[in-house]
Amino acid sequence: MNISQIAKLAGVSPATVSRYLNDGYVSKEKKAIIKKVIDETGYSPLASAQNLRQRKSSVIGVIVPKISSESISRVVDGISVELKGSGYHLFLGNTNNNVAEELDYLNLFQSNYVDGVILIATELTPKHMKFMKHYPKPLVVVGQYTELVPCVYHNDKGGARAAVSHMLKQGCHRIAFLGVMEEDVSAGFERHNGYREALKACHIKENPALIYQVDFSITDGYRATQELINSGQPFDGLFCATDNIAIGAMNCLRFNNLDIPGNVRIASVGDSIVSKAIQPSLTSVHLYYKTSGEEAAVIMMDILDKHQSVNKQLRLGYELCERESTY
Amino acid sequence: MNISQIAKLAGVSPATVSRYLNDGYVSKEKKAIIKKVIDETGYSPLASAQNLRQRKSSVIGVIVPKISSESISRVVDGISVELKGSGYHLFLGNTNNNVAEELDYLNLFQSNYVDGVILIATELTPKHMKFMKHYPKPLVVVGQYTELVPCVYHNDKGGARAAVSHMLKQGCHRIAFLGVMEEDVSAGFERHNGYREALKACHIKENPALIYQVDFSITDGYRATQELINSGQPFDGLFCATDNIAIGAMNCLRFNNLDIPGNVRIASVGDSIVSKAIQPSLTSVHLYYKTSGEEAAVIMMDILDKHQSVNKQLRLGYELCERESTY
DNA sequence: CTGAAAGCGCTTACAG
DNA sequence: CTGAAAGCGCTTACAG
Repeated sequence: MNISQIAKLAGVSPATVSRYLNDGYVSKEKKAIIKKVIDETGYSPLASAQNLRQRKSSVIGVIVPKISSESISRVVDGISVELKGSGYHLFLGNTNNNVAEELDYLNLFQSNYVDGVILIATELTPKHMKFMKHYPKPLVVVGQYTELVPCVYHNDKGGARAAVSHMLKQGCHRIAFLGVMEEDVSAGFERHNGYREALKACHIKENPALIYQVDFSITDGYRATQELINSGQPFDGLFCATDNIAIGAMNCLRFNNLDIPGNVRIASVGDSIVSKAIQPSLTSVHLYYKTSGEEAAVIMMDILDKHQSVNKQLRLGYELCERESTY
Repeated sequence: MNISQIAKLAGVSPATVSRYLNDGYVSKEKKAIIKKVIDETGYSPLASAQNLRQRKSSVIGVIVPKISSESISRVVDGISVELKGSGYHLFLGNTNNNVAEELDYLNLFQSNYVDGVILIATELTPKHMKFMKHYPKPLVVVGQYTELVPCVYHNDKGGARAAVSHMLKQGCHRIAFLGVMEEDVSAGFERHNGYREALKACHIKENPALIYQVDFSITDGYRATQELINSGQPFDGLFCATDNIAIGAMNCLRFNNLDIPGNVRIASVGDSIVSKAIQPSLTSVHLYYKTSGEEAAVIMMDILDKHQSVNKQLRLGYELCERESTY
């Protein structure tokens, strides 16, 4: 069933059916008969033909490092809700934390399938920069700051600072930090920065012996905590870059018979489901992941539909969720 | 940059470039020169033109009730990994637990964008059946059993039975059940069935006063548990259809100063991150979500690439992960 | 092994 | 307000 057949059934030209489907510059009578035919046949125009002709697909490519991550899937949820409201669809590029695959998708989307790309970014390498500088389609970055294209990012530094300040206020004097790779500017560098700023505000110097770099896993949080304990360095607080790291740390503290928050206070970033569910509940910074997805989609829609291609950098706030682990 | 320009630069016809890109029925010399031109220009053929001509997109539509769910996002992860290996891409239809939107996507994909559809199903209504009966493209269902199209589903009954049998073996006599709507055959009906079968094997009759229906949320798990406690019905075990429900239940038990597992043993289904992280850790049934996604994609690839359209029903196993909450 | 030609199903100036 | 015609960028019989 194609547009010509519909046209024949309705006794009009394909052009008229097309107009009916699009701008609607059609007389009442013809409108009525075309509607009838379309309803009866269940005809819907073939997207690939429309795309070819109009050079537009109403599809947005979304590149994610790992879809089965709580924060990422929340961002995607936000994007999808907003896109749907605007009649757009979502093409998912899941890269399994593989930078090469991320670049592959950026490359693929450059000329295919989608009208614009939302990149949920972890690390922005020089290769990413190159793409961003001359990307032929609208590109919006989520989760990292960049001036090259519009972005929506989180106040990682502020959130971390708030969490650590809160721990200091609760009486911590020696707060260790379990961070992630600094190449991830948001989750690595900025959260470390916030930690440092909070210490500085209390005239405490960062002690390198209390700083550990871990990957994003529960097990590595456990490992690092055990190393910290083994090192003999005294500590009464533990700030973790992510909830998962904190979960591993808590398991390790427990295993070593260290009470939370009695012996060690602990806080982290993410406000995940687990952080509220574990015992003791975990003080954590909420970062509005879903909202960031929605905002990114809004910016994309603005660029696409209103040709408003202002290069805006949107920083979202944070909320410190104080729970039992720091009381 | 299109195929004609490439052809001109290479001094051949567009047909030859096309052949180079596809079957490759081209002489060594021309192959070399075409390769050179393509490498230099970075040309890649426009997907929408190919799709229109070949009536094929190499894209699979994946319909999900909620992408920001741990189990669902794991399934999608599995699908995406497998598809990528076969050169397919993923178009995501997120429906926010809205059956109408689910049907909308089934309808949209019928004639557009994708070569096949993987439906991560919750409830299969008569309208779903209608779609499945005459779907014009390959359709694979994940997470629910159906004979109408190929499906990959979980042994929900077996898993539930194993969990409840284990609780009985641990000494429970009065196990309450917090289930979800029975229209969700897998998570609702079958898990309830498994609970019933385990009781029956021990010659225990199901006591309606110990059966509650809740939604999938933590808060509703809490609510139902409080109702159960308020009812005065004695119980020494609590089997929950999902980990989230169990989390809510555990919080409520704790609030009522009931020890886990001392006063009440508790188990559920999902083996989520939380189930391992909470204190006490939660006995839960692992259901191989990621694998189910991979298997569904494999079936889809078989149908599409090998025209093996056997209507197979694949049931995956389960593993009972016994943890502190039942000891 | 190669090229000219037709056609996939649309949309959009253009002329009326 | 409407239709005939051209064309988006590919691929694929067909003829050579």
